[in-house]
Amino acid sequence: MTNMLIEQIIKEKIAEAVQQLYGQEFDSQKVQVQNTRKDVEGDLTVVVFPFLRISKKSPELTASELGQYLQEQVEEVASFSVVKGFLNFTISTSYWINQLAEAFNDSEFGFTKAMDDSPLVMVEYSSPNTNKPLHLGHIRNNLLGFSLGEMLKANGKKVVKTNIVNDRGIHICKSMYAWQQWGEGQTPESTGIKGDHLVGNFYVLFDKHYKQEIEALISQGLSKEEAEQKAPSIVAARELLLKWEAKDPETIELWSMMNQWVYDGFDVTYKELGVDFDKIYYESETYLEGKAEVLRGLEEGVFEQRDDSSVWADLVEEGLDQKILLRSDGTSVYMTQDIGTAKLRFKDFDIDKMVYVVGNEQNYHFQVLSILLDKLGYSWGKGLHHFSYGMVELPHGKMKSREGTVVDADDLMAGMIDVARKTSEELGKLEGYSEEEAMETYKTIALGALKYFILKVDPKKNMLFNPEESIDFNGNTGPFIQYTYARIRSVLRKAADKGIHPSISFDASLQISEKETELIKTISLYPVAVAEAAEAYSPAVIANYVYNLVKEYNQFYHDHSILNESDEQVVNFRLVLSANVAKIVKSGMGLMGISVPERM
RNA sequence: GCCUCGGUAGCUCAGUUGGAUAGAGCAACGCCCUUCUAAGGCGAAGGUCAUGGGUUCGAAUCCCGUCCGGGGUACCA
Repeated sequence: MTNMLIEQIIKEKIAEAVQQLYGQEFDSQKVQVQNTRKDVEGDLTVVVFPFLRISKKSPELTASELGQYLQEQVEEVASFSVVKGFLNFTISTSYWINQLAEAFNDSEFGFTKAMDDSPLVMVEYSSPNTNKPLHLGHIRNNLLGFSLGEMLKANGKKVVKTNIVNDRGIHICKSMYAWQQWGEGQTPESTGIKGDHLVGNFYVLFDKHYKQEIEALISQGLSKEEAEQKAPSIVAARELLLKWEAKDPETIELWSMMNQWVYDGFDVTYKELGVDFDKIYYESETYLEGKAEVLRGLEEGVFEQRDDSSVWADLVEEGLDQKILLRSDGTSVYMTQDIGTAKLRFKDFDIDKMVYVVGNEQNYHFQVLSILLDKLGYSWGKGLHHFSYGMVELPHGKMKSREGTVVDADDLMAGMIDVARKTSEELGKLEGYSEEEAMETYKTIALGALKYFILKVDPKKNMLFNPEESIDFNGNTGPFIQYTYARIRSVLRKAADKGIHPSISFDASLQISEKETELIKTISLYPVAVAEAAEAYSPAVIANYVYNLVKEYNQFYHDHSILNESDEQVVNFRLVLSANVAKIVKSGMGLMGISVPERM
């Protein structure tokens, strides 16, 4: 990550120098420019090894000849040094000061605005089942999806955030059956239990009975497989699914009622998490479209039917296996509805790119989906993008709902807020705030800690979450970053009280410290980070960038006083520098869906 | 079995297209609040980058083998 402007100048001038000095063409884009190591003097470093073949001179001599040329030709180059064959350039202070002024004057610094003809990206994320509440795995999904949307917008894309709710299928039938059998008419109102949790309870209850039935059947001499198929509960749930697909009014009514409980619960969780959607699809509304597509494929000979009347796709030619698309009883599977959903989406929107934020356990599914849609004749089938992210693991392995090791989303957030409140009260930070204002701040900090903890990790990698240890508020954490923001805001308020408002009222010849230069360099890299993050589909790029910026700012803050400085130009420069850091922190955290507090 | 992803400090994670002496945080140890918020700053300590080969001026990074771990390969989603 290097500053593009000056990097580009250096690349071109180095290529020119090679041409001038050694008489050979060199592609300027292949010139390697990197940030100079912290312990070496300079800002940008050119690697000269690739030129040795051309110069036929030692690395040291080649470097100093090239350095000499640039110092003479490039105004921004103040000086250069050669260390072990690396050519280090020091860029003039005035260049950096001008960079700061530019960043300061741009309220949308680092962002590209979307135009009417900008490409439209649809981002699918969240995609819950309606048989149980959201858990930690969903949290990672939701945070990544939301953040991806924000990052794409920041890079000039039009974004439609979407959600596919898996509201039908055998899973919800299990909860429905359990409620019918053992529910005794319970509702969220009658029990005071959040709707999604209540339905989840019945799903667990189903599983308990199901397991008991299986054991009973096995003890009667049935094989495990037979028992799993013949247990009365699962038979009943399957019947419910058939009745549902046959639109049996009583079944539909029960289904609607229980799903509504779940939606009401999800809404609360989504709101707390701060995520939202522009368009929600329901599997119950798309699976028929999928079924129709599969049957069309069958007619056209793309798919085949077996003797038991189940429908399959043969993907052996693609190096894959057989894939079921319709069960022998005619009901549809996950894949069936995903085909229908994709088709409807491309009908509803003028999509340039479709992105699915779904865990890496489904890599195979999306590989197949893409091929199937292509086989069905959709030109966009091959272009679907699966944003595949890693699992959240607990110290003892994967989360398993049936083993009670699931970290519930609502509980987790509530717990974090509690920790934030206790910490804040201990430190006595929010004196003078009303209870309401304080609560807002606790939430900001708690959610900041949780979101940053998850988003700072490379999405592609599995990550570990230990529920025994609460998430830290010190070090490389969300609250550390928020704290820096709050400190800057505090300084800016104090400045305003004195009637000082940051403005570019210092000139480029101002003498500034190394740390200050360092900070401006980092500031000027924000647009690069924003672009890289979107390209890599990785909020972690933003997280790392912001953390680094804030760490540098804290060092500056520790070593330099701002308002107590006597030279007005210096006061102003430092205020501008600080305000800029605050602006970027707010913006960068915003890309991760994290808000920042005025005080903490 | 086959496919696929991963293995960096005690722990959690960074490490850009191959570049200089592999970096942070946590934990543990020392220091710094009469001065803009100490949820902060500074110092010291901590490494056979799983392992064996290869490619080259140069490898945590690229290639091959081995070991270990995750995920997938369902008429689950």
